[in-house]
Amino acid sequence: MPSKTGFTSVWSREAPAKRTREQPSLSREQIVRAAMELLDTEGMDALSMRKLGARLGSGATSIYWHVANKEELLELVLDEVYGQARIPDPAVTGWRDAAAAFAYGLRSAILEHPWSVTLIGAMPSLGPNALAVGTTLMNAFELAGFTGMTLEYASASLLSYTLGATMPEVSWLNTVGRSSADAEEWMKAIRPQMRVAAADYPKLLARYEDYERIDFSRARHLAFDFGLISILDGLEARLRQT
Amino acid sequence: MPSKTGFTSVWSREAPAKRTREQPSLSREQIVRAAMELLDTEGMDALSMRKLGARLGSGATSIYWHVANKEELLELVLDEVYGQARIPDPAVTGWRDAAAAFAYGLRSAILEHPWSVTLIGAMPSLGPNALAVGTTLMNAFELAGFTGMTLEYASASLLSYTLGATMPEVSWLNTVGRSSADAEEWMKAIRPQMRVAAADYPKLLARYEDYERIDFSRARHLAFDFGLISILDGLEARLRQT
DNA sequence: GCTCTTCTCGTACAGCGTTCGAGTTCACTC
DNA sequence: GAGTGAACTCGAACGCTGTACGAGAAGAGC
Repeated sequence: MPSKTGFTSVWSREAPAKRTREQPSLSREQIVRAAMELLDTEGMDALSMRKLGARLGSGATSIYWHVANKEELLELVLDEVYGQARIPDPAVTGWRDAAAAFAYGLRSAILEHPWSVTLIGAMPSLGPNALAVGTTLMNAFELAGFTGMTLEYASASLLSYTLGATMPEVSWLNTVGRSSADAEEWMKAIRPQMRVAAADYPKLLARYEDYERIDFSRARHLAFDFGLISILDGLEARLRQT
Repeated sequence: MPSKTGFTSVWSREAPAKRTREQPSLSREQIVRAAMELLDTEGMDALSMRKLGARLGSGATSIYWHVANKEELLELVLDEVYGQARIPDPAVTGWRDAAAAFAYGLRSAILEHPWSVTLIGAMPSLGPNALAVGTTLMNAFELAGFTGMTLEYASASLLSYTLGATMPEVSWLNTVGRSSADAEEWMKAIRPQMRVAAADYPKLLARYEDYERIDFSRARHLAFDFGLISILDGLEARLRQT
């Protein structure tokens, strides 16, 4: 049953009527869990309603009783990812540590479920878990001393950086991982493309040679840290200004 | 012809053989341009090879001579979006203004082509335009005084923030825009969901009431600015440390 | 026993990306 | 100027997709 507005989302519909049967053979939680398992093991492309039905030992179209759409199902699984990002109590760790822990937590939740990045770009995150993450983050920033709209903006900034840093990273890992090649082979394949770009930026080629000697996962971690510290420093500076 | 590694991307294949015919009825640029028009006017879901073929006045499968895949086609159109993000010469404006202009430019390029956010999450950005954007940004940061790996990290941080701030914004606009409802109606629809979240964060409800009185596009702009200034401040602070 | 609600699911449909192979059109060689 | 081969176009067909629909089962309340 769609809401009055033209827009539809799981989160804008009232909760489904409570069921009378004790244990129907299918439930929304069960479906969401199975979908996540499928996504984690086989990736986004492998998630079809028929496959999901098969995994649940039921007909594909039975799912549609518990979930309106495939898109609704995807909204639900995405919110589960946000559910994995936990924040420590800022009252005990201080706001800065809490904020950093939040960033790491969200980042690793997304890295654990690489398919989630395609969803983040495709739909707004309005589920209870996403909202909870947002509000607890705002709690932390409130404790830091942010007020009014800047409280909003500050937490949005940290969230933005975390997403923006993690998403391209994951989509890179997704693409490399989908192929049989490892990162090293992959760099070799992209070399001709690099030469073209190097025309405008001569140092790029030398820089690129360095890349081939780098421990990638370590570099990715350092890069994330660098940006995180920078943005927290910047926010702290803004705090002192007021 | 795929490269030696298992991974495939337009950018990892050598350029297609030069054509002998003067003007074949189809060309890669033509296809990409038509695809972008279709995407801009009708959105991601409307882009099918058949529709694209029809728009080009040719058979759907003819496209496959010029492009290996639908995914390759999408890599090409995504890179065109990066092509719209221009950076002023940092030597005349100073690095900070150049960096800010870059952020605004990329942000508005993405906003002009809202379908691009689904692609950013789905594939790495390795096209010539994306690379050019990255290298010119690095040029600016080099001028600022960043060196070695921190040059890398600093520009990645700004890029991350810009993407992370813009993408959720666009996916929200996409969803609202797809429905007949405007933002206001939409807020009303989401209210029940808000009440649930408000249990953990009582102030949320009052805050939410404020939202309904806000000029959204102005708020989005202010939020982006706030984060941008914060991260630039943070980067500047790191610069002074070394 | 009847009816109403809740839930399952086989069938069917329109649309998708892509493969294949036959067909056309041109630049080129002998 | 006939012949060859590369460069392209494209209709038909395949296997897959999400989902509408309607028939049916199973239990609850009267």
